[in-house]
Parts: sequence; structure tokens; C-alpha cells
Amino acid sequence: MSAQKPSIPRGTRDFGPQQVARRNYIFGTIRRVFEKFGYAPLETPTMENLSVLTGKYGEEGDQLLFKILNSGDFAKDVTAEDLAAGAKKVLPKVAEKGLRYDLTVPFARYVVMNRNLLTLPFKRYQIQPVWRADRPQRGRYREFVQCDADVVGTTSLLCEAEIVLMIDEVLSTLGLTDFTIKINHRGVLSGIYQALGGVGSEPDLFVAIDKLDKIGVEGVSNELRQRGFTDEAIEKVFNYLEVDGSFEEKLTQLRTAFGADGVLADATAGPAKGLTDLEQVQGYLQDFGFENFQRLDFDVTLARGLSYYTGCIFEVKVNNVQMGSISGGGRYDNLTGAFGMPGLSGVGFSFGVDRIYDVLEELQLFPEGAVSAPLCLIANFDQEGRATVLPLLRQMRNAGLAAELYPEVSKLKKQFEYADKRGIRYMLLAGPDERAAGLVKLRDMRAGTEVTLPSGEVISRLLELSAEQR
RNA sequence: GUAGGUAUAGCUCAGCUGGUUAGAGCGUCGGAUUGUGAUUCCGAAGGUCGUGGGUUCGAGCCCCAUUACUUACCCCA
Repeated sequence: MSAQKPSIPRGTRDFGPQQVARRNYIFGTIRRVFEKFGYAPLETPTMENLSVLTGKYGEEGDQLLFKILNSGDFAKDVTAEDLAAGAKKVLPKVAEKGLRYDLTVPFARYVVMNRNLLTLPFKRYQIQPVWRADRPQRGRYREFVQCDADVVGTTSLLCEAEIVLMIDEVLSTLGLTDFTIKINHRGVLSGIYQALGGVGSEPDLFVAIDKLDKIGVEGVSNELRQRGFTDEAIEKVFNYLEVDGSFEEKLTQLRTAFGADGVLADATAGPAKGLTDLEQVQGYLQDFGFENFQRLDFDVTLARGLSYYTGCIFEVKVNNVQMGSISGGGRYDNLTGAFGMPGLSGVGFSFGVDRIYDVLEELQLFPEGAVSAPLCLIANFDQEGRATVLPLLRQMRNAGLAAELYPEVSKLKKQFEYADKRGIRYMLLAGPDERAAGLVKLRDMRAGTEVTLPSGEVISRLLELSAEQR
């Protein structure tokens, strides 16, 4: 048997002890905030039936689904004609399950299946990995964890305001200060489209203006022109995109412009609803005493693709770091419609932990403590010492101290190197000399200092030292 | 799916217009130091140069194919 080079699928990663500790630090921060705001945890299976997943993410999304080959003789129902007809015909016969692509669709499925048990409004959070058969690149993985929080069964804009508060709190707690929470409303975008008087297609418009910060005015103009928008329409689009000033000022300018273009006829829907919604969210935030309005940016160009959002939409960008959005979300009015339960409104958002990790690493914002190592290593001098050292080790653990004995008798140099590399702060030396005197030596590896003390006092001393570290 | 780039030791990379036995740093292991690490010194192990073919007297280097990785686009967290 020839030795093969081991590998993992591209776009996936191993996480070593330090990385796991750091990821847990991020998960913990997010979880605590979600729970403080009243969200309850939910977990769903890694795999879903393909019928649940397909058609929910558009044609491109379907291609990015990982499908799971049926067990047993998966090819037994495939005919020669199927093969000739291509993958589309063969797929449903060989695969009936797939890996979850996001957490929102499984959540919708869960809500529909449990509609009789749920008390509305239902607030849930979910922290689980998702899989996409994408081409990996910077900040883009094929297996990554999403942290979603959604409320369904209420149209209250209080939820939107609280989302802003949660995003701000999580990112601030993680040490980030320079980030922008972008907010917009699908109604506002629709208003811009309606103001054009029926030129081009609405999705084309949204996709194009979403790229403004990336490809600039020129790029967006070209793209719109290619998509059949007239120069006149394009000019009008940019008039809207150039609204400027504070949150209130932008709202006022848009209201005036929309009024002039006659798209505010229905005061309870579309553009008018968009403006009043945003106004109200801002009002709630003021009532909450939200301090960081400088981080909240009403961005008319924010569109978030072609997804199912119908109301407010959010996206968070860390400034001065080359990284896509680390959080995003919005309100949807018909999430569960595809599963036969129409008219259920909800709003939710998601943190991309893997991207947050990359950002924190780049900005060196991980705290020192986010490493897991035992507090103390007991040196192993000889077999005879075990009668002294093993009871001591047991007592340390019973006292709640993380400790270990170097598993084999070997040169002290090696044991010291081991402690050093693992980041173990204290080393306990109980060799023949110390044992004869009923003493132990405790070495602080960081300071390089040693103290000798009666073996009966070690545990209380270590407890003091570990308390100091917090 | 589209377009580039890269592939040499466990890791990060040198390797001249094609020329004899492919190098360094870090890491690993051993020793200086049989009871003291992170700084010193000495030594050792470790590579069929991603894979297959071609050109050539001769290929790590040139050509073709292939695979993997990577960056950007599309899309997205």
C-alpha cells in the first residue's frame, strides 16, 4: 500500500485547539446577546429532503446545494433515457437528501411542521454549520457556520430596532468599533423602480445599484444600459442614489422626490410604507437610547440580491478590512408560503462567524484568554513519586483546577518544553528531594520564578493564583 | 460556470540563459547540561522537485495534458 497524502475537501477547514477556543468565544458572545433579547435555541438536521431545499434559493442556489447520494443501490431506478437526458433527470432518482444551505429555510420548514405547537410570535436563534458547493476564496468557504436569529408572527418594527441593537452589542463586545450597519427598505427600492415608469426590470435594477460602492457610478450606468435602461431612467436612478445627509434628511429628500414622481399614492404599502417603517425604526432606536447612530447608515444602494426580503434589509460591513459583509438580514412577508402557510411575517438576520473570525484575527482583537490549556503541569520524576503525585493531582481536579501529570518519566528539559509550548502557566516539581521534606516547588513559567511550599498548601495557592488571572 | 496565478523537505520559500551530488530559515529529533523551558552552541534525520507525456546529449527550469491549491468575476456569510 503506497502512502497517500491526506487532505480535506477544499473550502473546509480543521480547527485546532486555539481556533476552537477562539470560535467558541465568538459563539458565546453571540449566544449571550441572542438570549438576552429573548431568543430561544433551535437545531435542525444537517440534511434536509431535497424537496425542502430546491427552488428556495433560485436556480443558482440549487446548483450550489450539496446533494447526498441515496444509500444502497442508488442507481437502480436510473434508466438509459434518464442518463441521455442529463443530470437534471438523473438527480431526483439518485439523491433525495441534501445538506442544509442556510438556516432560514429549515427554520421555515420547522415553523410549518410545528405550527400547532408554537406560540406566536416565535423567536428563535440557531447556530449551526451550512454547506455551499461554491468556489472558495477569501472569506468564502464551502462549510461555514451561520448564527441566525429570527422572529416570526409579528410585523412590529420593534424587532428591526432590536436587530440593530443586537448587531451593535455583539460586534462591540468582540472589540470592533469601526463598522457600519447599513439599513434600507425594499419599499424604497421599489419606489425608485416605480419612479422610472416601467423601464427595465426591477431585479436588474436592484442587482446593479447594489454594486455601486464596488464598481462606481460608471460601472452601474454601463450595467443598467446593458439591461435596457434608458439614459433618462439612469439619470433618475442616480438622483435617488445621491440623497445625502442624516437619516432624517435622507428620508425627507426621498419623500419629496417620490411625491414628485407620484409613487406615494398608497400610504400603507410600497415606497410610502418603506419610508414610514424606516422612520419608525429610527424612532424606536432613539427611545432605546441607542448611542451609536454614527454606525447606522441609511444606504439607499443596499439591495441584498434577489432574496425573499420585503421590508427592511440590513447588512454590516467592517470598515478598513477587505472582507464581505459579516452580518445581514431583513424582513420577509412570506417565508413559509412555499410550505403552504402563507402570510406569516418575520424578520431575521445572521452573523457570519467565519468572517468575523478572520476580521478579529486580522485586527488582532482576540483576547489572550481565548486559549485552553491546563493551569498546572506536574513534572514526572520517577515511578516512586506516583504515591505522592497522583493523590495530589486528584485533589487539584476535585478543587476545580485543570491539571495534568506529564505522562512519562523523562528529562525535565523535555517536560518544561512541553509546558511552555502548551502555554501551561505553572509547573509543579515534586522530586525525591522535595518529597523527602514534604515540600513541593511551584514554578511560574511566565515569570520564571519558583516558590517552595508545604505540599498541603499547593491547592489553596493555585486556587488563589487562578483567581488572580481572571 | 468564466478568467488569471501557483505547485521544490513537516511549514515558508530560494534555485542564474537548461549542465555534474537540489539549498536556506523555521520546525522535528539527539547532544552540550543525568533537576529547569521560552535567548546560545554543535550534530542528525527529512525531497523519485504535484502527476503523465514530449523536446534535448542532458529538464526542478522549456512545451503539451492532467490534478490540486489559490485569486478575481458571478453569487454570497
